[in-house]
Amino acid sequence: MRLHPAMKSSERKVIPFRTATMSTQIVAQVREALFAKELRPGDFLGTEKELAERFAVSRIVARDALRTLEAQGVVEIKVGSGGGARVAQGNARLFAEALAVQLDLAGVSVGEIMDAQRAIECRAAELAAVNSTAEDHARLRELIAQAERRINDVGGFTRASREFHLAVAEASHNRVLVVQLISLQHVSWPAHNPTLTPSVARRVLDAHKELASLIELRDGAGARRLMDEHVKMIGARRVAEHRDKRGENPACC
Amino acid sequence: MRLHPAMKSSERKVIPFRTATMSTQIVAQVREALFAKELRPGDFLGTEKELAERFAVSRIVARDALRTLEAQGVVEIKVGSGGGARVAQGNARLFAEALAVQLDLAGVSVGEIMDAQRAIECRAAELAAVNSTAEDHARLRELIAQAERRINDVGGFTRASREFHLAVAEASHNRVLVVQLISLQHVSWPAHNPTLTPSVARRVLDAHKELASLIELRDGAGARRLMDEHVKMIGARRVAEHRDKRGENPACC
DNA sequence: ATTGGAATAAAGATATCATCTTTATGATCG
DNA sequence: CGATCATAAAGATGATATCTTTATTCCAAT
Repeated sequence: MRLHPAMKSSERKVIPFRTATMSTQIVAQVREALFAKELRPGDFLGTEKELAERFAVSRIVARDALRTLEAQGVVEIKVGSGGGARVAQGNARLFAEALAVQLDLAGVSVGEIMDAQRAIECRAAELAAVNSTAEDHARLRELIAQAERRINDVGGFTRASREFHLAVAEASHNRVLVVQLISLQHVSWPAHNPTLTPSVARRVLDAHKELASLIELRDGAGARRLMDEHVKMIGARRVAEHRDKRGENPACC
Repeated sequence: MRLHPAMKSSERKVIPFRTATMSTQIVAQVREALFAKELRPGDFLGTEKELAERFAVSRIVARDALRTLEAQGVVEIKVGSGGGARVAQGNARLFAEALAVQLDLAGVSVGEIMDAQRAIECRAAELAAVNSTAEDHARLRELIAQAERRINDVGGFTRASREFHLAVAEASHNRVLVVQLISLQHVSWPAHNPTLTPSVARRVLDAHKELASLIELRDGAGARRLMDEHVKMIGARRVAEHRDKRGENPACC
């Protein structure tokens, strides 16, 4: 297997003094090679043993570095013949989980999350009206139909709605917005939806239908306005739910 | 013999990440405990040895789990007597780096990043006009003064400007917007700023001053509008710079 | 085309030494 | 007597070496 030039030991920069652990240094070198475009998705980094030899460290150190790089979504590791570490394709799910943890640790409120989500989804709707393709429109319509079929199935309807919102973001063809929305949904979107009555579901569905129409008509300002109202409404319900939950259980918070 | 559909590899549920290893199970358990509020920032998780015993695994496995949790910013690890792993406070920097890597791997364009940044900063400006305190106003003014003093020092002016934008987000008192802006700045904000002439710097400074005034006057709509124009202008310059850079070096991309 | 086995590589375990930090002890000095 | 600084001990990660187990891929034989 051909090794990427950036990983050749002859080109490695040796840091003479010990500023950090050895695994940290390896992680930093790989990340820098990434940003410098010396490494690209799919490139082969080596096996644990090879990396250990190349950096003149034990296998455990190489392993530590790989665990960190893996957690950061930089590399993917396969076992078995022909396995080893390769530079990963971008992976939004890992990142979404990282944000979810960070927001949880920081103890942000539901209101803060919904506010940010509003900003992102409004911009996504606006851009979707400009950038969406016929396939995007078909996907939106399909998800609306799916939600309509599941209008009496709370869980199914919720999932379809969530996917609709994500599909709008994807229709914007802005991957940053998509990634950010995924991570916020990961935190904000409830698994159960206690206040979702059929009449509320109908209102949500109507909003989605109108939104899809505005996007198809290339009405960016209109799509933005409608999405703003829609997310504001969702956020108000979400905040109210949270208040109720806290009211039920005064020991909490 | 015909294979049962569920056994066909193409239809088998493919989990892109290794969920089977013991270290990933430990990671999952810790994260769940976090979300369930069984663990809070500052809580002591244990030493490598203790964790190994508690989960009935070797120290290597516990170590793997800790490397992953550390990379995700979930825990902080200290060496020495009284050391070990503790649940971290939120660490936006780690997270910002994770996003930077993801966006780099996904190969998102400068335009996409600036578009998302615009959405976030506009909302931040709007909220800052509503939620900011006197201390926030003082901080904004201080950063403006700092930038003014460094108007002929490209690096210093750039840093002060970047901090001003961050301070606006902080004045919104929405931590989600702050975290998202930090991560985008990490990707989008150039270390060198080749096209920053004194006249451009002056224009930037004027915009910042006016923005601070609008925030102090609690004019949310005005702050939003101004920020929108301002970030659009910055984005246009950023995109142009990127185009130039690619033009200089046709081998790239 | 299927199957079976060899090769490969990560996953995991155990033992050991090195290094870093905190803490407690103790000696010295005012 | 009391305060301060030096030092040693303890506890924890950092790092190395060597081993067994398990999962995956590759390839050859049928």
